[in-house]
Amino acid sequence: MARRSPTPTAPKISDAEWTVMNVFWQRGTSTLAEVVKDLEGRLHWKPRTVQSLIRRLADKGALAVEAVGREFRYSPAVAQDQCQHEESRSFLDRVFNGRLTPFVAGLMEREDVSQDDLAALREVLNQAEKKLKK
Amino acid sequence: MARRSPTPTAPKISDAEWTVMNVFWQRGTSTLAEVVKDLEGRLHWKPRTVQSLIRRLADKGALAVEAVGREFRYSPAVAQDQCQHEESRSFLDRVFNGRLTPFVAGLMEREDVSQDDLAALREVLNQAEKKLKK
DNA sequence: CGATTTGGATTACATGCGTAATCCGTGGAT
DNA sequence: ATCCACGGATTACGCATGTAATCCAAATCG
Repeated sequence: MARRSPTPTAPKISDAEWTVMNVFWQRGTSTLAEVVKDLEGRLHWKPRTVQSLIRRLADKGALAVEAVGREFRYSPAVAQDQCQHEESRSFLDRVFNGRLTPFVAGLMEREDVSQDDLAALREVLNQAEKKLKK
Repeated sequence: MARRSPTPTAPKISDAEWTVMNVFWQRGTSTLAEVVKDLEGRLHWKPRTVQSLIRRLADKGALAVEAVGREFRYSPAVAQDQCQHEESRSFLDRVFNGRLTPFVAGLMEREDVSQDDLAALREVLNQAEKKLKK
């Protein structure tokens, strides 16, 4: 598995911030209240906590801010794919010396995979192969 | 992909600490000097830095310490597999909502995979399937 | 023997992170 | 007109992290 030419790097997102960004990537542009509502139940977080995280994300450029009347609407300013990919790379490098196969093998060994998962993964590999041959 | 019964949890290892643990998992029991030597060239770290990290790892129970004469010899006290698996789980949950397939698909899409990698992955899937059927 | 190096122990110190609380102003409820 | 809730701005605060420096004693070099 070899790296491609480096894509412009997205801001580094912390664990808690990932939780928030996931909401934005799912919902798109949202207000604080909407995000709080989306998270409540799944999470114990106080609204102030969510606000702090949103602010930090805006500060580091992961969210765009647009004032609408009195409030702000926040939108994802970085692509989920890219953030996911950067995290993936950094994770694989750190934990598996950059290698994908041992990672997948480890999971397969310790977790229960369904037939469906296996089929989906095979399909992914087939696509990769097709791309490779072109 | 479903979780198994939870394995007793290993200490949480930070990014820099992973670098050190990887050395220990590769070399086995080692002294500070040996680890420093192993890392130098690849890394800018001063010996004191390495020592700090080793100490923190010993404190959190990831390394076992044995006094040999004047010095200490440190050995990994947690299994690499288990640490890798815990990191893997936490990573997948945080970034891919727990799902393996999109992770693999994303990598395939953005990085260049070799035929060999593809073959190795297929083999992993075949093994998983075999295990599943038993 | 004196000087230098080296490792352990202790301490440092800025930054990031998780998790808010406080202060303040305004729009909405009464 | 009044009071309250809610959002933004500012501040908090302890712990983890990355990255060492200092202090001290023993081993080593000359």
